[in-house]
Parts: sequence; C-alpha cells; structure tokens
Amino acid sequence: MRTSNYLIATQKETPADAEVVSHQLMLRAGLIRKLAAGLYTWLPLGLRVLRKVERIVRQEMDRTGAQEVSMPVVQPAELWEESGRWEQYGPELLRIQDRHQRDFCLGPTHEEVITALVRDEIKSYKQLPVNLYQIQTKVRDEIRPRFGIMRSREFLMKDAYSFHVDQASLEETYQCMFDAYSAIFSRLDLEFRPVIADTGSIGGSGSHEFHVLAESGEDAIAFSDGSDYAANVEMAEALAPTEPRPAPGAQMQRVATPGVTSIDALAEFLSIEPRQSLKTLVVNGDEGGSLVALVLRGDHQLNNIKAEKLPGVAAPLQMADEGKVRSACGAGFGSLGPVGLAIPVYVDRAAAQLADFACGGNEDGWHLTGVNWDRDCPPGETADLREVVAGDPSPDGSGRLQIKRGIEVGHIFQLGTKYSAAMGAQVLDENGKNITVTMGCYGIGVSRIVAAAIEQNHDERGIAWPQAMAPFQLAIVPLNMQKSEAVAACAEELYGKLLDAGVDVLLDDRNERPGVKFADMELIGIPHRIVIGDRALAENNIEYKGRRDEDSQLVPRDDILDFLLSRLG
RNA sequence: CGGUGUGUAGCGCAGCCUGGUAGCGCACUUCCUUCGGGAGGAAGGGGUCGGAGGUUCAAAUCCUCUCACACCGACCA
Repeated sequence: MRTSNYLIATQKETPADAEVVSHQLMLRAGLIRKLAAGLYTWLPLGLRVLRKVERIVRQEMDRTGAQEVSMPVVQPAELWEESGRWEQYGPELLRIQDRHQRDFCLGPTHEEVITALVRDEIKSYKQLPVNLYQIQTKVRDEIRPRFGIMRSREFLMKDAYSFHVDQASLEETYQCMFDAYSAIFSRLDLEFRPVIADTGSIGGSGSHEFHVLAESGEDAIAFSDGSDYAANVEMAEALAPTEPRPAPGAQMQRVATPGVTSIDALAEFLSIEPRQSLKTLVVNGDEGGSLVALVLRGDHQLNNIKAEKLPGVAAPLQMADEGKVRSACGAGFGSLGPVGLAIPVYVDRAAAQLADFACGGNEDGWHLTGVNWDRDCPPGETADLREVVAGDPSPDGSGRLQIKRGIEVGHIFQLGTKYSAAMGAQVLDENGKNITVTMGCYGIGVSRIVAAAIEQNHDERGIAWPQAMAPFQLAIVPLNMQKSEAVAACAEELYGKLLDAGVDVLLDDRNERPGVKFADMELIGIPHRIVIGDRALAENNIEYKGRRDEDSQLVPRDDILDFLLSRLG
C-alpha cells in the first residue's frame, strides 16, 4: 500500500473527550472516528488491525473444529420471550419495531437464535457435540459507553455455542476452548490471565474470564503469589480468620455521635481504627418489602455478587430505601448496627471475628462502643460478604492475594440447560428417548482486544503494535523521493520485492518532510521501519529501526531483503 | 438514573462576566523557498456560535426551555 492514496488520518492534538490512552491513540492515529456516544466508524487503518485479530481468532476456532455461521443482528421478540429474557434483560437490550409494529431487538448475544437453530436442525445424539461460532457486530445499549471502543454500544464479538449430550462432553469442549483462547491471546502477544469468573444466575461451576492486564482495566483480579489461583475479585472468597475471637474486654456503652454518619467520621470521632468498627448495610429482601441487614468490618467493602446469592436477598442487589430502613430499624443510614436489630442479619466472617467493636446504635446520632457478639447481640448468620483485599490468604490455601486490574477480552461459560430447556432443544439418545441438550458458550471481544493491545503496547510517540496485529508489518520511508531518482528507484524496487514476498508493507511516498513521516509511522505503530536516503545510499546502506528500538542500524543494501524477511518471521 | 461540566470551522481553543455584525493555532487549497525528526513566507477557502423561544434598536454574549456530549457516582450507612 502507498500512503499517497491511503487514508492516513493522523492528528497532532488529542481530542478533548478521550480519557484513556488507547482511546486517545486510536483517534490520533486515525483508526476510528466517533459517530455518536459509543458508536464508532473504523477507518481503513483501524479496520486492518481489527481484521488481523479476527483472522487469528477464526484460525484458532477453526482449528478446534468449530464451524462458522452468521446469524442476523435483528432478532424477533418471540425468541426472547421463549427464553424469558425479553423481560429479564433490561434496558441494555435495544428494542425496535418493524413497520407492522412487531417487536424485535438488536442482538446483544445469540443464545436464543442459535438454540432455536439447533432445536430445528439437530435431532440425534449422533450429530453431537457441535460447536458453532460467528464473528459479528453485537449491540448493547450500555448505561454508560466509555473509553472509546473499549465499552461501546456496537462492537465486534466472536461468539461460539456448543451443544452436548452430557456434562462430560461439555467439559471436554470447554477445556478445548480454554486452550484455544490461551493460544489466541498468546499469538496476539498480549499479557493475559484466565481467571475464575462469576456464573451469574445460571449457577454451575464452569466459567473463566480472560483478562488482558492493564492499569485502566475496569475489573479487578485477585492472584495468589503462591499458586496459580486467579479469580475476578467478585468471585474470590475471603476465608474465615483462623484465630479464635478474642474474649470481651470492654463494657458496651452508648455514645452520642451527632452528625457522625460514616465509618471514617466515626473512627475519627472515637479515635479508633475503622477495622475496629462495624458497618451495617440494608438491602432489599427477596419478598416484597422485606429487608436484610449485611454487617461488615468498617474497613471492608461489600461484594455485591456474594451478597445477592444469599438466601433471602433480592437479586440483583438493591440498597434499601432510607425511609423503609428508618421505620424497620429506628434509624437512618449512618446510625445502624446489629444490636437489637429486628430484621434478618448476615455477618461477614471478618466482622464476626471482632471483639469490643463500635457500631451504630439504631438511633440517629448514637453509636455503641465496646460491643461484643453473643454477650450484647446475637451473632446472626455468618457468611462471606466482603471484597477480598491485597494480602488476604489465597482461597486455595497457598500464598497471599495480590490485586491487579484487567480488561475482560474473553469469557467462557458452561451454560448447562438454561436455554435448551426453556426453548425445548432436545435430541434422541441411543435409547430413542428425548434428552435436553447441554450447552456451553464462549465469547471474545474482538474490537476490545484492539484497545486492550494499545493499553499494553504504547509509548509517548504512539502505538507499538504486537507484530501479529499491526496494520502493516513494515514501513518504507524514502527521503526526498520526489527529487532523488536513486532513492525513488531503490524504494520502488524494495517495495515490489517485499510485496512479492507477501509482506504487508506500507510505502510512504507522500511528498512530506522526513519528520512528518517518522512521526506518523511511529504514531500508527508499524513494528518495522526502513529509511532510504541519499546519504546512506551513497554508501550502499539502508537504515533499519524497530518500533521499540532505541537506535537505528545500517544494513548493506544487498542484504536488506534477507535481513527484513528474517526479522518479520 | 443522580451529580458536575462542556457545546464557537475537521481538531485544539479564545471571545461570553461588561450585548455592537466572529477570532487564534493546527489541518486544508494555490504559489515560492526549504527537505534526516511534526519547515518558512505570501495569498486563500471554510462557522446561520448545538437547537427553539424570549428580552433588546442590536444576542455567540442576558433569560427560559430543549438536545447532544463528556467525566464522576450508582460500594451508601
């Protein structure tokens, strides 16, 4: 490709509304342009990157024996009503009507469509297992699109769905997908980790997320420093303290605390550490109007996922209305505590371990100090409620947890029969009896990978693509090409030979000054660059520089082709 | 959805407080010079100032409504 007739839409200035590096660089390097909130046009250069990622994903999926299909983006409401998700999915499901006022949605995912397909097409256990996938635009009307392509309302996703006669077959394919995902992210040269993930309302054991590690990641991941345990923090169990609870050492006292409604304020008021106090959160119960109290140590944070799985607690988790709390507990937020509380109480394991603690007095403006479980109030039911923190013991018993941030780029999931049962996807088994098929689903955020790769691979001059996803592998930068016949001839000759060798090469034949060309090629992130100029050419040399190299090196003109081909692999 | 903030040329911004017919840098077009790290000069093109309504002789500027976008929050006891 020649830059003279290629859309190089680079910008010197960073658009004001781009927050994270990948978003800024994607705009500056001319990979994408915003159309509306969370909606982006892919420019030629960006699309090349996207296609390269897509190609690797497709190759690895095909290698596992999965078969590619293509399903409609527009899906009829009836299918979603069958699965129950027309009601359940919420406003993220972008709903539309056709000219006959029939309801449709734009697919955020394709479980319904694929299950309907398999229900109609697959009748015998002999046809299973089967794994079908597509690489297609998904639509989710996100509450808050963010970070450019990272959380957008339209995005490119690889989604695969497997169908099985039993759990054992599902687990086999699941492992196969796990391995394929690892191969994909390795080929893309990304630093990633598979982590144990939440299975949501579906339950079951099998779900992993694949995270690319990056500071700007929206998810927190907990790792053990003593084993290969890794989990999304929302899933990481906070183990019960091993030491027994200390014996009570203080008397319970009622203390006036006017205006003190937060743990920090309480700790300061009483001159204690937050970890010596309790916070009491009230959430909606699963029966109309019921409330449940959740008690945590003052310095700990509630884990919503853990909380909403507790019996009696409404899912999704919802904080109770303050008015209802006041009438049920006698005080508003900020003055609540477990002593004398008339609603069901769950106590976090760490909170249950405290003695002589401070907590709200269930009376506005009053707290209690020197409180002890059993003696002063019933210990309620103990549960794991809190978010793990760095330094906690690893749930697998070896090592301590570290917390890092990650960008979720893949998710694999053992679905079981949630959709097949709801939609009646059955096959005949070897005894001629109908059985409901067991399903797995496997997603990769193809467009998100592009942003994640930039988060991991950039410097002050721009993007530094991993080789496998660079829009072009090599840039040829001829200097003063319009005047110097020697430079032009050499550049054209090399360009032709590299094209013949199958290299993705970009010839910068614009009539621009050298600085402009260098800056553009670096911003765009092309991994390899050669410069052809009269000066070096007079010595029969050509200059080479890798995108991450400090300095350039001279290579004899006769050797340059071999030199480059060996570098490019 | 709540809070905060921003909408003026493709991008980045000034002008608004104190109303008087719109400006700067980059980018773009033409010409000359320059040509190894985002060149210099000259001459140009491009904006109904997000939209609607109001006040006024006069509105980018003041008032009302509205739309869009961004960031923060939705973990608070």
